[in-house]
Amino acid sequence: MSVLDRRFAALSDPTRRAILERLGQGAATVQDLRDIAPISQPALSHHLKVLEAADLIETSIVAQTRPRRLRPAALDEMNAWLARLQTIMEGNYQRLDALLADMPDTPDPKE
Amino acid sequence: MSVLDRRFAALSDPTRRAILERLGQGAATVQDLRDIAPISQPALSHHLKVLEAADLIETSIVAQTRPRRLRPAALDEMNAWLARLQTIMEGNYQRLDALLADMPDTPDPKE
DNA sequence: GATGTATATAAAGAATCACTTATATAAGGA
DNA sequence: TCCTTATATAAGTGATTCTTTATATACATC
Repeated sequence: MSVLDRRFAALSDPTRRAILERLGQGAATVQDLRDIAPISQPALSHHLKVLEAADLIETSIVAQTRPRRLRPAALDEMNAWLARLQTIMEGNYQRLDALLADMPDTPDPKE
Repeated sequence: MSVLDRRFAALSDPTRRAILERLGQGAATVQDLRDIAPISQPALSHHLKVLEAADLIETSIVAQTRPRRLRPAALDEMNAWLARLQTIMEGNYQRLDALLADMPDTPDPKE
């Protein structure tokens, strides 16, 4: 599973997205994040592990706490992927519509 | 599971991303997509179903074929969410309240 | 109508996921 | 040292995902 796979998968969970938004306001410990969703502490720790495996957050150690913070650079790769797809798409969409309308057989604009 | 959940989940699979990239070049049928990955036809149809459930593609009917094409608006919405997250990550969360009004799709514990 | 083509659906199994409770580790303070 | 706090890990479970093969449906052509 690639990092890109893990990032998209990590973002597909609303609790994890909520965690990221909370971290946008500053580093937070597991205790700080307790009320973000009605789940147990181990479940929360698991979500943090998933986010870290996706390189979306990083962990520091302060006494017995483990403050997490965002890794802003992490989104660049995803943005790049979406932006590329969108660029390709915008150049083709209107044309595709017309093309599809009277296409009797195999598409494949090619040109 | 929200549409946003389904979109991120759909994008977490490399086969499905490859399908989207192929569709970026034009509408394509299941047959056209056969060689995108070494999987069976039903598996391919399943991936298309996932992409459609995520509102990332749409299907038309031409004889017994089902040409699929991208739904550009879906990508706009994804980009908007990522842009918001990136804004948060970069510490510029003055705009957060306004942006939240536009995209109320994050906190949704469970399911 | 019979046949071939395109696609969907069903059924089944392995792998992964998202939880839970219980317990372990690690640090701080009395 | 003993107790508390913070977090991680283990073990178990039910739900979901991804795949396969087999079959069904829809259409076109002959």
